[in-house]
Amino acid sequence: MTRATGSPADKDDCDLSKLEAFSGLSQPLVAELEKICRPMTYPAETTLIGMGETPEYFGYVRRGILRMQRVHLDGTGQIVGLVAEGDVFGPLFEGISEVAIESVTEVSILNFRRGPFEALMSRSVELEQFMLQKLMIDLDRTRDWMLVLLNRKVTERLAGFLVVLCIRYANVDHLVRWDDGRLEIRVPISRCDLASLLGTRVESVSRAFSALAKRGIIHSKTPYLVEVRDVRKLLEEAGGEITSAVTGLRI
Amino acid sequence: MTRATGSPADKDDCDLSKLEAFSGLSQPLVAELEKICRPMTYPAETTLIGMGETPEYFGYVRRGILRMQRVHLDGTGQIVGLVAEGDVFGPLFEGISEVAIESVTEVSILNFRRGPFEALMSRSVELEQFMLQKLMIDLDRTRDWMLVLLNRKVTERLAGFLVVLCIRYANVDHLVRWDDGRLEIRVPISRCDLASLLGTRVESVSRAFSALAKRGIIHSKTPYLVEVRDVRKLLEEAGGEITSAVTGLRI
DNA sequence: AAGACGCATTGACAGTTATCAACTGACTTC
DNA sequence: GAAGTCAGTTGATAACTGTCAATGCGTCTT
Repeated sequence: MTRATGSPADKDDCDLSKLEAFSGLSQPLVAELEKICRPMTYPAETTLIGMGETPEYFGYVRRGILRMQRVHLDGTGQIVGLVAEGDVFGPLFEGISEVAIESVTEVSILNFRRGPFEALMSRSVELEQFMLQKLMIDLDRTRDWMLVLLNRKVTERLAGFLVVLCIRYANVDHLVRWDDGRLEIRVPISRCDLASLLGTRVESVSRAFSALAKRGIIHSKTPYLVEVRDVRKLLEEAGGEITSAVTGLRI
Repeated sequence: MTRATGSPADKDDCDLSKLEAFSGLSQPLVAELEKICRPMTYPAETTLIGMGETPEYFGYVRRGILRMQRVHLDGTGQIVGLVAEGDVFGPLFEGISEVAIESVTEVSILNFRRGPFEALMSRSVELEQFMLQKLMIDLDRTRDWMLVLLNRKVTERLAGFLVVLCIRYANVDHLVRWDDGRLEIRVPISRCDLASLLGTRVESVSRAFSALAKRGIIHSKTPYLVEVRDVRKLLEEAGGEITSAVTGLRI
């Protein structure tokens, strides 16, 4: 894990109007936001924001996968969530970050400098309401994820993870793809990270994949590419209680 | 479980200035809030807000304990959090509630009617920022609670619950009390509810209490009154990773 | 006072997961 | 190309949890 050494993305300008997360905002506000945002890229396995830090920006993910992680004193870490395309990350206001934000893959983000962003927020009721809405969605999603974690069996939590992935990133083509009636999911993280996210061990995750495959629910083409063969059974296994149909932030 | 049949609290007026949750707000705003709030009381085991409902108010708890619960189709429920003295509950804006809010004990709340409250929020940047802050704290706390749930052993999750209780309600005397060097915790819910909250079964919760007692960490005076005899070991057992020192909302 | 009831606890056993170990396959390095 | 490395998988056993059953202990009812 290397420290944050991002580089400004080439001429890739900030065209917020095309991004779904910012649709619904008025034209003038979008223009203001575009002024204070900088596109950046980071290599895989990089710490963008350390735990306990007060980052100088607020991020929006254009491409790639990041993980939120609680890092312990002994160096071990506990993953508490993923951040993917279309999600935002970083604390609002000048709060310290309760979690580390680390890139899993190479990532391309939009970087909103904290000072100007907060100044804009205090001027613009629209932006403030926008952030309030985002936070509420985030809270609902975190509660949804809690429901997944409350499942006792690892196969159930894994099924829940796959379902959440489908719901959250249904529109992100390279993560979830409907191919002539078949559903393909790209698992964006390693088995090791997945074990941490699900509160179990690598071996159990592996066995859970095998168990779901044996029951004809999924088929692992590669460890990172899963085909769902029985969506109904997958939903049943997940507990069928993932209801927040909202779209846009974190798992 | 009976349906919401609250009754207006007698002459108990709304003196917000005394309540910690509203300290930090300007005098005029407090005055405005006092105008639109109504004190109410509900008996134990009552549904204040059903799942999927759009409640007509936003609540602040003055006294008593409530639970947030995801109710399934088959009638079973999954508790996702507690709401206690000083906490607020209910969705902002006219959103449907993703969880049911049910009283555990008799409760006394302040009821802010949604219409006037939202009107006030759109007029007052101060109130909007206040709510934003509350939401962020809530989100951090939910992530903290997730960390507790990610513990594999029930004794660890139970220890985490007790620690969270101490941190969150350190100032609520009848829940957490330091008596001449001894720490006493009032467990505010039944073993059955606690099992649901911790994602396990009643019997396992019972065994976890016994196990912690056997190791000299706690001593159950009654099922609802626990004395902590070794705070350090309790913190270790909890994973020692509950860091959000913020105060005021939900577990 | 006796019985009924709800809640908490404990015991016995089956089911699930953690742990340690071995093995496979893809990729790197020399 | 052979050896080494790493992520993923599978196997065997110990540790833990779920389930069913029985018991203790209060409160409420009659």
